[in-house]
Amino acid sequence: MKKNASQSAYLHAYESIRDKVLNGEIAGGTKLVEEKLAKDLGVSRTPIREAIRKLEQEDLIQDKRVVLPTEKDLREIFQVRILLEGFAARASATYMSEEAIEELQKCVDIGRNGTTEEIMKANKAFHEIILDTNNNKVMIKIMDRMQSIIYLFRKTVVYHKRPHLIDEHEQICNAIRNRNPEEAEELMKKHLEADLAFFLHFMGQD
Amino acid sequence: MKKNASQSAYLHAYESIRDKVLNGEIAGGTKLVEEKLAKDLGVSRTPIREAIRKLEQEDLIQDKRVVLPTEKDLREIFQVRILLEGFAARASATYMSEEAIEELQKCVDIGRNGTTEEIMKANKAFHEIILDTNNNKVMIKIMDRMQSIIYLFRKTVVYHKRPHLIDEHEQICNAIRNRNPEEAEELMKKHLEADLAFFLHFMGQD
DNA sequence: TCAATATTTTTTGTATACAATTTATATAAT
DNA sequence: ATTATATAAATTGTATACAAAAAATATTGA
Repeated sequence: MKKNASQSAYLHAYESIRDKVLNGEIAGGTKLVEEKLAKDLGVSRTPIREAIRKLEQEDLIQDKRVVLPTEKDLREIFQVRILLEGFAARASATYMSEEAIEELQKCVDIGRNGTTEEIMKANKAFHEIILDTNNNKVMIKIMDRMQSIIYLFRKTVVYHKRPHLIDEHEQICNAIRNRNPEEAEELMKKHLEADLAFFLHFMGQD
Repeated sequence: MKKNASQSAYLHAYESIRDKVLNGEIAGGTKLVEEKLAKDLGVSRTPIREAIRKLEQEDLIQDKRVVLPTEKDLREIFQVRILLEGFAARASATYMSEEAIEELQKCVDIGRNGTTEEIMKANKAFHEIILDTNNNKVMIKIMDRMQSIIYLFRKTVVYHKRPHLIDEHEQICNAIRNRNPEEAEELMKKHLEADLAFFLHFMGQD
């Protein structure tokens, strides 16, 4: 009866649906029908429902439809990101360990020499290291929930090779290494504002 | 078959369980057993499960147990609150309408003359008016999710009649009326820090 | 033709059954 | 008595059935 899958049907469904949304296999605006998804994944509706609820919490789905984030949505997410990550950058200048700073530097290096796939990962890690330094589970959870939508966004930015992105990371890294909280926060805010502006630029074109 | 309740079983279950947790009817640390809750509320396990999932998202439940927030949890929540509400207070000084400022003043007045129940509501409204002024759905949702735990906290503060609480609200209201963003933000941060300190004081005693 | 209403179909919400898992309890061996 | 192992009980995860609600389609009257 139970599939030989190593994980629960619910988790499998959650990840599967999320991935399909993130890589565009399920287009924005699509209505998700429980029975159809259940059939596709070879499970019953029960785990599908739970997966959908979770995705709704992450705002990737809104009443059974895959979201199509508007410009306003993005601005709102970034307003929050700027507050939280700006704060985290400031704290990092005071609290980050030398080892973590090395990790951060590695992310910058990969940003210069890695493959697109590697760069994606490194950019995510860069922001995560800074956030984790502040050691606030609530904050981490909030950022985690926004991650899916941010992922959609980050893909575009890296794919289109935004100018100065890695330079900005390096500047932030240096400000942290030099233990300059004000500068670290300011640079992080500028960095995120530039990210947002760049993305909105591409949104307008499609 | 269907109860004559005006709302869905799921919503009824959600609200019912949440309220029982908030008013202490279900003590912190209690393991929630689906079947028991289902029997109590006269529904099946299905809507109970959904309700529990939602409450888990709000951090009121963590793997089937009612949370017992630690001091660290509270500090973390307030670190976020201070960032978001501080920002909202600053924005309010610039954008809040005269009518909304009147509403804010009313909350202060009720804080001075109302019943405990009325004061609770007015204090909640005070913070909501400021947050709503910034008109950021993402922020509102984040605060909403923390609301349950904040409620547990606010009850204590009002019940014990924290000194200066309403004075601080009035100061914030005045800073907004005087269109002074810096001061509004600073006062809000101080206000929330005082709230936190007061609550931690009582936590230590029990 | 078009709007209004009825009818059918699809989809969701809820209850229930049962298997899988976890947790508690009892039994045996040292 | 204490640990190890077996057994039983409780609890959760999943599948399925069916009723309620929502959405789509057809039908009627102007």
